[in-house]
Amino acid sequence: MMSDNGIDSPVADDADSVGTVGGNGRLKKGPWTAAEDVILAEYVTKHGEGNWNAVQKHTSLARCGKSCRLRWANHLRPDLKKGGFTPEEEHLIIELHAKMGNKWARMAAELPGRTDNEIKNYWNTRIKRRQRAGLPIYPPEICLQALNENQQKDSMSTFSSGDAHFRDVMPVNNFEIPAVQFKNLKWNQLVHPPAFPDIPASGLLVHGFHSSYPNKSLLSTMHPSKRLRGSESIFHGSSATMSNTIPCGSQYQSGIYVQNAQPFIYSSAYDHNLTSDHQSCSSVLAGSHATLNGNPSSSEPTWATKQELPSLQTQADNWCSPPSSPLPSLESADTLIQTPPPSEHNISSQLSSQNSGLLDAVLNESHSMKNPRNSSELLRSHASGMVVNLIDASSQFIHETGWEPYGELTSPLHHSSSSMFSEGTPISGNSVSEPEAVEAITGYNRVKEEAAIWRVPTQYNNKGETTNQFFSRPDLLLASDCFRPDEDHSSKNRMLKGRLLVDDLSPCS
DNA sequence: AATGACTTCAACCGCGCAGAG
DNA sequence: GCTCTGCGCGGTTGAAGTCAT
Repeated sequence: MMSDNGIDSPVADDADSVGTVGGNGRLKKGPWTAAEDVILAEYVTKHGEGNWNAVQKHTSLARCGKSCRLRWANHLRPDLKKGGFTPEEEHLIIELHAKMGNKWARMAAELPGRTDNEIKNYWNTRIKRRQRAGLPIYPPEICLQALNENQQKDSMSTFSSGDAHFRDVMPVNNFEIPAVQFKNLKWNQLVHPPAFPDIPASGLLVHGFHSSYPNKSLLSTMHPSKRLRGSESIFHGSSATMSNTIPCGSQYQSGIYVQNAQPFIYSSAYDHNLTSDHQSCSSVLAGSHATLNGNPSSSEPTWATKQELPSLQTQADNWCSPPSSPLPSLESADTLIQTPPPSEHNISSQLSSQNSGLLDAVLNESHSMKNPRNSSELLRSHASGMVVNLIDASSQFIHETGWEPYGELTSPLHHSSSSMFSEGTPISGNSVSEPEAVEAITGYNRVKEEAAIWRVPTQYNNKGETTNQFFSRPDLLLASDCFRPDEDHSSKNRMLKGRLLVDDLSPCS
């Protein structure tokens, strides 16, 4: 097997070496020079793609075949699209990732002119940022789509271990339907969500995705020589690690449920008069970050939201923006990642709640955070029942709370929030007209926090105590756990410069 | 202005698959 | 069936750029 290993040429080899080493000479590593690009481009133009190892043999290029292929594919190909991702592309990436997980090449096949590397970098950047911010990955549209679809297809679903089978038996012709299938979403994933970005969305959202295998579309766009990997290419899931399972909807629902609330988690912390125990927050959200990431971000403030756009992103219209999406960002989808397992009692309560039920569910989950001992048992007993309730409840909740469409984010920092990745800043219609609420959130860990428009919950007093309504908002509840005003965390609070806008919300009941 | 932390992204690396011999 | 070769994929790394202090 040809290998680059051992062909070690220090990156220190300067550009002068380019063109001086051909044939069996040492191979250069590191950044490509313009001269190398020319050589490679000429070669490919003349001989076509493929047989990359021959490049080094037949030209003066001191690069291995792999390097040549990569350079060509990622930078020199004439059909490459330069510049930031368009909102449409962003949207598509989200959809595709929800379906495919980290199948960058396949995703790239769906995005003409974009490379897998580009998409991967983009996604990872986004994930990292969102992790830091404690925000969900997937926007509501995708989740909703998935939910709706899944509800329609529930008859085909299996709640526990049927992933593989399900995947196998499903037709493969619905790739055109940009929806996520939550069929086999595991409850455990909700409780102990897989780490990002390691886990594919497939694990996070759509384990049951099986049918997204791009037939025509993929094959037509993918390089003929590209091969698709085995079953994992369709969906590598995490079902194997799951024991207690609950169907999909729950995660999403939780996401929905908290979605609007999610910002409040952070924003509560944010009240100017409040100080917050950020560490506490992290631990409260637990399972969340620590378990979730296993990366340094776990130590970062989960309330820290930012709206910074990826460097190359355009700031065109947010694809999440109205009217296409009446929902606040379901960035909060992963809010549930921060949701601990519900206790039995609580689940019972939530199931019987006159409210959305979902709200109470999360609320109770929050309450039970400190008393999780019956969680798993409870889950087993109520899992299936919850599904329907959660789904229905969330729909109702969404309806009742009357989500207002995102408005353009009038950030002083000048981020229009047009990007779909306006990181987790659900903007109520009202908030748009409240520029004072928009302050740059800066400082903590130097993480840029931009354009947060939040409001202070009316039921939240300066002591961090909460009223009933506050506790009816699990998000706020979490916040209350996280942020204790009686503690001085001014230094950490520096980053919290936004405002919590809770009063926009209708009561949950 | 200097410094350090953080972000981005091009490039590298290891692995695995498929085809050829 | 085995080995070798070529290639693609996904994860990781590190240099360069950016930003905050």
